[in-house]
Amino acid sequence: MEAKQDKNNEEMLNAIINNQPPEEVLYEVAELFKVFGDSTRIRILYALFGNELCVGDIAEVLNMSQSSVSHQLRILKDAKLVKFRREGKSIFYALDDDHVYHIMEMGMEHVEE
Amino acid sequence: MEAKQDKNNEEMLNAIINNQPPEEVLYEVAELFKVFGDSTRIRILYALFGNELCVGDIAEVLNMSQSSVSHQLRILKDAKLVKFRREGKSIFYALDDDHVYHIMEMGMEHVEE
DNA sequence: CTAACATATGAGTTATTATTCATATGAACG
DNA sequence: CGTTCATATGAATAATAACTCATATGTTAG
Repeated sequence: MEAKQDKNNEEMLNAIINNQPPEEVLYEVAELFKVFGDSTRIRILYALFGNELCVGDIAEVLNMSQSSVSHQLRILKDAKLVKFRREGKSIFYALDDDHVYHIMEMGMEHVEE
Repeated sequence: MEAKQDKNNEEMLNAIINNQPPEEVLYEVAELFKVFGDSTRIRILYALFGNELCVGDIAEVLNMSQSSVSHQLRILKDAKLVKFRREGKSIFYALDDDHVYHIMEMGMEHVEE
């Protein structure tokens, strides 16, 4: 009885293991959320929610140093969560696409319960 | 001209600052995503996607130690991403609600592009 | 009650990462 | 061109957080 039970459980576990998304995809998903998982970056993203802002303005909105904002923008840029364009001396940042908005909204919803 | 421009920009920045969600909400959103932003926890969540598993089984699926799985389950539990019930000596974990599914699906979608 | 099993937890170590400071790059304008 | 303004970046430090190991808690079976 026990043995049979164990065998079934073993089979079930194997089924689950085989149905998992590939290791590397899971890793990428974690990396994606990791980018959202920092309060400075979240503040930047919400500052850009519907707005296009240059680095200095973002720093002013967040009341943080230009340098740390710039460092975090690079991470957001690498993750393709923000896009940017140059206009003279300034560089304007904006949220990259609808996915970013959706993920932010979903996070907000989960928190506001 | 410059001065007027600056004034408008200042007003715009103030408008943005005032429209930001409260500091503490942003902090919580970041904390939420931080929980999703670790590959061990993401692997646990996907193992639980549609399944109810006990700790030992999760450890087997992930091929990790019982201890580290348990530590991460505590974090998932604190964040209300998983729920659990006891059955005899075992404790079975499952995803807590639809939000969790949605957030995971959204992350997956963003990655698979 | 005690042995055996499943899970949880605390302390310690190591790895990761955000911020600061100093400086580099790059564009505009006289 | 060279100066100024806006942004980016490298190195160093400081703060977080994951994993391991040992052990504690809690449940069931005998």
